[in-house]
Amino acid sequence: MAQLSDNIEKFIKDLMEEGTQVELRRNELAQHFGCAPSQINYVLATRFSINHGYVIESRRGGGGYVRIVRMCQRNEDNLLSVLMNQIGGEIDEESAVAIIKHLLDLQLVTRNEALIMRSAMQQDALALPVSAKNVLRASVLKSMLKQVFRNAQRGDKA
Amino acid sequence: MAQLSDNIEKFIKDLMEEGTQVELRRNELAQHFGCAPSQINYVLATRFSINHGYVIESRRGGGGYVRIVRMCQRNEDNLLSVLMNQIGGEIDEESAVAIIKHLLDLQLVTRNEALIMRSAMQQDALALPVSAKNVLRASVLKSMLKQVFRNAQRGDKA
DNA sequence: TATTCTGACTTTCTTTGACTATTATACCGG
DNA sequence: CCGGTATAATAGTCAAAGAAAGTCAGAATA
Repeated sequence: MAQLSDNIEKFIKDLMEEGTQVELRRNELAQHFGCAPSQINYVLATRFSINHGYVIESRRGGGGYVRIVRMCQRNEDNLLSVLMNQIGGEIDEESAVAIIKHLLDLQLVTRNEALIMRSAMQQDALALPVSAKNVLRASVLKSMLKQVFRNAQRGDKA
Repeated sequence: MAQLSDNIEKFIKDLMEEGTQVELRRNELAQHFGCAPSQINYVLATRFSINHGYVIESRRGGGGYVRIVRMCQRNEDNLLSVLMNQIGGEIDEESAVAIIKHLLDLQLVTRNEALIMRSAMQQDALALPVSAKNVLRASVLKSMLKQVFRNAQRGDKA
């Protein structure tokens, strides 16, 4: 249950706390969790990706480090167009969910709205090639985003 | 003749108790009952389907799980399964919008939520035959409905 | 005969280890 | 003292093994 990767993710997020970034030694962390160092890379890749809103900077060699930076929230003004660009013609489910979570963080949508949007992103039942699903998902997400930003402009509170 | 499936069903329902959901390991449960793991899937499919008012979420791989969530009936006895049947494999935009409006009338969704759902139903940009769009729409709508009827209280943590 | 149950096969997610790449530092010849 | 080179100390990559859960056709059973 409490998976190694999940624990490492939590550990890092705890380290971040209120700050916007954290720096660590990959090998030390691996040792702390008694795992292979590359496990750390796995966690970073699957939980701290760009789509999750993080950037990883690192350096090898003596005194090397891994720095995890939480991206600052983008200006809401052009957020819609930024997101539209980011989505493009297709998007995978994970990235879509990350975008929705971002909206939630920015309080542009309520928790329930985010959940509904997220559910619209899971098309697992559809018997289609993944690439086609990504195209469909992009279309649906963009449509919903336009709606959300219409609401946001009005400043509606449901 | 207390059938194995019946026992498993009862076991799961006991686990749920008053709660709205329960999480378990498929293999552990199978072992507990000394049966094939796929037996669990059979029980889930035949006793915990959407029409029974449940949704199943799961994850594979290390640390995998199966989560069984009981839906909210909200006095509208079996509205969800009625709607699911009504939607079937495809649905046109007009009917979808009608269903969403119905949910709004019943105050099962807020106005904003309804707007978002409706926007997810308009796939005009998509260069696809109408029939294909209807299939896609059905899939997205059903997915959102499941979310709406989930028992999670408003403002709940996932 | 319809329902239940199983097993082989598939898919997804995690973890590891061997190999590679980069950087800092120590060491050397000039 | 300077510049280059070897060495050590890091981190990165990738493929393969491991650890779950899913699917489905067919056997077993009520």
